[in-house]
Amino acid sequence: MATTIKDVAERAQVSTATVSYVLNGTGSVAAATRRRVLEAVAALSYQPNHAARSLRTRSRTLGLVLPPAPTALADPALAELVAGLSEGATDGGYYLLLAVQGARSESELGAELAQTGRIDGLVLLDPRSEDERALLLTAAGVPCVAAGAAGSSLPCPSVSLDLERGAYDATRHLLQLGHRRIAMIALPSDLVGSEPFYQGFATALAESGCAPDPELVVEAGATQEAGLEAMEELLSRPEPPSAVLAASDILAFGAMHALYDAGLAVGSDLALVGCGDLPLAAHTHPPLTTLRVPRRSLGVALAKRLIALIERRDLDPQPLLNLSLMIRRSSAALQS
Amino acid sequence: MATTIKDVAERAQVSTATVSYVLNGTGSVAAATRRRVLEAVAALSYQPNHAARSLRTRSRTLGLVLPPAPTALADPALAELVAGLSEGATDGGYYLLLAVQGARSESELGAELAQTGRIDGLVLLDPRSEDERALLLTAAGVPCVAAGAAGSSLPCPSVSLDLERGAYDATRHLLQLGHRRIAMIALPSDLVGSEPFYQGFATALAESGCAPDPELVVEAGATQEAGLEAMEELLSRPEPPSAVLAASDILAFGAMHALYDAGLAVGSDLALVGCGDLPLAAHTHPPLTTLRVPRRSLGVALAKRLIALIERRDLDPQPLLNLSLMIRRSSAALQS
DNA sequence: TACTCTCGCTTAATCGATTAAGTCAAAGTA
DNA sequence: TACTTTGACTTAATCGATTAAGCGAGAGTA
Repeated sequence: MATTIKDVAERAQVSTATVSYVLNGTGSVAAATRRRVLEAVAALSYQPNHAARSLRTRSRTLGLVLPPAPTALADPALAELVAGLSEGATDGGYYLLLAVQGARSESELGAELAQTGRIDGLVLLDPRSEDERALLLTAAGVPCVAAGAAGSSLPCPSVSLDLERGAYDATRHLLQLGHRRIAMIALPSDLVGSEPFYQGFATALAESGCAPDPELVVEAGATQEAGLEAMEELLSRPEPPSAVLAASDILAFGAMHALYDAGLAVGSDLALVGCGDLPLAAHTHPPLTTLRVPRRSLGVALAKRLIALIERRDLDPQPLLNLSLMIRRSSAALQS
Repeated sequence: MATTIKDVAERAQVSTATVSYVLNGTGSVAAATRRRVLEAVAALSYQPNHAARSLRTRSRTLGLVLPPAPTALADPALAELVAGLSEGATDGGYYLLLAVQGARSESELGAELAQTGRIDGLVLLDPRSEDERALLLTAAGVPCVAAGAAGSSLPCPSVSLDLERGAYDATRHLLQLGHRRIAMIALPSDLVGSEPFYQGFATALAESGCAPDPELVVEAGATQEAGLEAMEELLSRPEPPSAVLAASDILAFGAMHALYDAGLAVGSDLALVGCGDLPLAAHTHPPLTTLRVPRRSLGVALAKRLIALIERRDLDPQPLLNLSLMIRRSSAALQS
């Protein structure tokens, strides 16, 4: 029923080997023969069987393990990254297999997928420093890549966001607006992005002569709720900040709620900057100034890097993607 | 490197055939032998190679083609459906391959995936009556299923939502609140759900003695913008409605904007009911009364049905899933 | 002329599973 | 006793590709 390489070979009057050579661009084939083969392929609209091919070579499939929560995929940030991954995979002749995590851990699931030859490599989300999954999988010989951050310690190759530079830019922006007491709401410190982000923040402050006040740096969780609590904590300080840099938009949204509850106007009473540029960020009241993350490009780059790793091609130097500051109304000049 | 069935066979002192019989529960194997084999499997933590297995049998993979827009996955409705699909697939021993549509059409991509043996079947989103994709794929021998609606004409098996009953319930709800001039904003009429939805609406009206006024039924697109325009059109009628049933939450959100623009209060001035119960529906102002769609269950059911189709198992009668009316503040009693 | 390359192709082994067909001993039947 | 049946295996073909090894013919070299 399905046409095989044999059918093509017969029609083109050659052996299956020759067909394979033509299709893969390997071996040496005379121009006339090549043409005959390609004609036969077209005439029969032949497509190589995936299983047979991957039995001998690779499965040409990248894996992504998603968190089990049904809402996980609904996260627009993740959706955009997945779109990018898919684009990058397709460009490289690969497909993307989504495995939603069930009972087993991500590393187990990933290792199984790799060992059964379903996937050739895995993309890791939300990497942590000394990431356990990356360690386990790399040890098991499973190629994997993660979205990293420049200057972070990740046990596997990565595509990095220049979070340090981003945080630096955002902080400079606040400084230029006249703010001096600038606080930061940080993500959990074991996420790879946390340290560089703080570094950028601290560097910008140091350059302008104000050392970061430890009182004004709060480590929060990753949820909106956590952002709210962190903001409340900052407001309860003897000398509260006039500006706040949040390490994620979600945290910033939470902070906005806290400010609203406290009767403070975001923008005029307190400047707020987030990170991520989620679609919602442009539609809050007031719209949130934030660092745009090139999520689609990140996905594409991750896919390409993983493919290079799988095919043992020379890896180009670790790419570094820039964030760009989207200035909106949540950050205004210091009212004195 | 990877352990194969041969390694297991050697360790258990049997042939590879016996190992295969044990693992697949086929053939007849003595209890003692079976135990030896299972011990060997466990000791070597053997996992059958996917490619080899699917070369002889099936690929145990379901396909889903996603629209190319990066935002598509971010749709919470889709995300929840995908979560359900994945759950259903996993339960049946299958995986889910997500293909993001690029240059080629969905049917082409799906047919290619099926012909190359990457997937065994395909799930179709947003089916239309006489769906072209379903026709093409079914003709090509590719099993597929779609989310259907009771009483609709789909050229492939489906799992149905009882939209007729849902629309009936929603309309009854509005009638009980005292409304008589009830309008409907419909989705494009070629979507399979459109006809049954209208039927339910019309039946409820007919039962209470008021025939549906053609002036008050507007076919819109699927976007929020379309909902807005449809609502404006309804408001411009000589005798505008006192209540509106929108065939989707998105349309209802658009309608809310139109009402806001017209200075009308949703709930008190005009009752509005949506369909879908998107996460946002509970957080609009006022919260939207809407029909909840069991999206996760729908996904699970779709996956199970597709697997049954693939494995040529007896298909249970076409399942029918119920919607439930979530009554919120957007639908209030008629002010006279 | 005789020898070695290279080119262009074919033959056949191989990947790791599934499964039809065959074997052989023990049990059942006439 | 002789013959069939059944149970518990093994042997080997098979799925559809890739690819190492081989082979003949013509070109190049000594």
